[in-house]
Amino acid sequence: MIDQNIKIAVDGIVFGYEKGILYVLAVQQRFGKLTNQWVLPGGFVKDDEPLLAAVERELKEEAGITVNYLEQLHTFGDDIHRDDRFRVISVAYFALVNPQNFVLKADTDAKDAKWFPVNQLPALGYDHSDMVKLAHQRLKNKLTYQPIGFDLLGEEFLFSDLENLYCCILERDIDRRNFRKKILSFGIVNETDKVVKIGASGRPGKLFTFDKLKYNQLMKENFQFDIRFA
Amino acid sequence: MIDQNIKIAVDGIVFGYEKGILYVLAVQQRFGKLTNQWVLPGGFVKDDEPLLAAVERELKEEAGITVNYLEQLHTFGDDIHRDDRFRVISVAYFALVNPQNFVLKADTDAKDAKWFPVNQLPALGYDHSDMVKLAHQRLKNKLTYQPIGFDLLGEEFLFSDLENLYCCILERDIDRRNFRKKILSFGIVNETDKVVKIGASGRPGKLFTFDKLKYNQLMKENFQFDIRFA
DNA sequence: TAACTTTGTGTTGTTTTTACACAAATAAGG
DNA sequence: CCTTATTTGTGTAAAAACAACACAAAGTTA
Repeated sequence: MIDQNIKIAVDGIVFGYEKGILYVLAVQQRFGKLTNQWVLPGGFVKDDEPLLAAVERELKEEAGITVNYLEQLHTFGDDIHRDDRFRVISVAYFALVNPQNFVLKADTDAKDAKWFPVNQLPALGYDHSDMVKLAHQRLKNKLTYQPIGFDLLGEEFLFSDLENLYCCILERDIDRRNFRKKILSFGIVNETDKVVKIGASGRPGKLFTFDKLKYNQLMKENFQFDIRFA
Repeated sequence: MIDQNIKIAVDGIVFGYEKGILYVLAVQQRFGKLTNQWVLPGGFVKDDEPLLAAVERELKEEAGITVNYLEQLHTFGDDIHRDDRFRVISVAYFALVNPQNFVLKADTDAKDAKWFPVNQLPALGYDHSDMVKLAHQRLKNKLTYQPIGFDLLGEEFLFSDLENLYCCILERDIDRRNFRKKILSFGIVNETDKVVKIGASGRPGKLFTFDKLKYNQLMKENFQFDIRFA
């Protein structure tokens, strides 16, 4: 058996979006040296546990959530002192969720769990702020070439919701007409016959849904989702 | 201290390109259960060694090479029996090299080191064939939005070399005129005044070099490299 | 009922992409 | 030496995609 003393952990960077603001989920540590410090949800991998299962478990245990989208982001293991107790390598996962689907519920190692606007995030413990930075970048990039924005919205949404989400995350203006034209041209959103008024005033809008089946089908036929605007 | 019995390794998927063929580097194991089996170069991470340093060391030790481009690819840790001796999680790295720069030199744990055409690769040990598949996909994708093709060529190259590299890796035809026009429009390759004839016959061509400095500069100014052709 | 807010929709000019062919430089063979 | 084969080097025109832009419809509030 190899003599090696490195521990392996997972951490999750979970993004949520609501009313024009992008949030990241953080938890407050209950135990240890960093008690009360805000960090990302995460923890050590069990001996017989796949990595993916480990993140899912930690997100459930520490914050009570199940995500819509989950993918591996990066493994942090170049700074051998990133955890000053002993050497820990962490596999960071990137996740998306619609915050309206859950009431945060801190548990186990977490004293509290909370959404922070990504632009007003306190300094996190360990190298977790770096993780958030990287994940944020990934989100921005991926939004343009994969329809992951829908995983941040509810089942049904107004076209303006989608548009605002893009504006907000990509931090730039988008031409409403061109945006709608392009999204509709892909044929991956369906118009429902529900009409709804959300804000205080203004003309009510139709609700739309994302057609995941259609998208998967198109993907097999060499379709390329792509949103890039001036 | 946490009770955890997982070992951590790194593996490298190294691509080389020469005369219209894309190669992957594999080594033949000298010891252990998989003796004589071909696998990717790699090995266990030392307790005080950054991940990146570990791959670089293994590539040097097992095959005698230093790569032009190296980035983290994916961490394989969902199949808890991917190594049947005990649980091993492996961080896979994606690397590019110009094979003409090196004579392969097996050493340490490797009995032999060899370039295999990516389309004629034998079944590799562990889950290394999956790693190659994923890396190959990454190469194809990345080629279109990052100028990493140059890391597979020598310092100086003919335009036709670059073009053939793209054709070969992306597995499709490219219009010579449009390709040249587009690459030149980026302003990241310089024409040298050297003229050279390589094959048996035909008009000699000018040699070009990749201007990395210019590229880095452009990147700061929001430049987007992008090659996508019909 | 006037003022305000939000949704919904088409056209035109500009830019980018695609498709495509022939002359120049060299090597090989008769 | 002359013809044939091979590879490099170059421009234009048609088609497609993108960018810019404004006003009417449906509702709310004062």
